[in-house]
Amino acid sequence: MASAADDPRLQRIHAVVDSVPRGRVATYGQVAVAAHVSNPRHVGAALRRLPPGSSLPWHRIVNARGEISRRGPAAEREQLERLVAEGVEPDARGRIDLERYGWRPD
DNA sequence: CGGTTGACTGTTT
DNA sequence: TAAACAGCCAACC
Repeated sequence: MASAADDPRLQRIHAVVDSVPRGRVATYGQVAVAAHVSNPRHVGAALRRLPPGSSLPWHRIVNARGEISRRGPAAEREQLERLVAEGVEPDARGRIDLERYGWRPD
């Protein structure tokens, strides 16, 4: 049987997201390139379909401007809290300095 | 099968 | 610096 969890594309995205280290953030674009996905929007779509309670560090994925993408106050707040909890310090507007916290693949 | 949607991004105002 | 626009394409209905 073929389930969504077996989709190779989804597996690659999951693997890349899982490789982002604690205390750092990666952009949807970075993940898209690393996972060989054509459209960065698909990375967001993949995370959106994650089951609740997933062990993936989905909160470490932000947009190209270092902001948490719009998807509702509650979810945005949770993501920011998770990041702060692991040492990421957003500026007054809630933006994250990618020069400082951006993930640099080795 | 076709139109709509969207956790995006680079370019242009 | 910020807002508007255009291109993108799989998932969904």
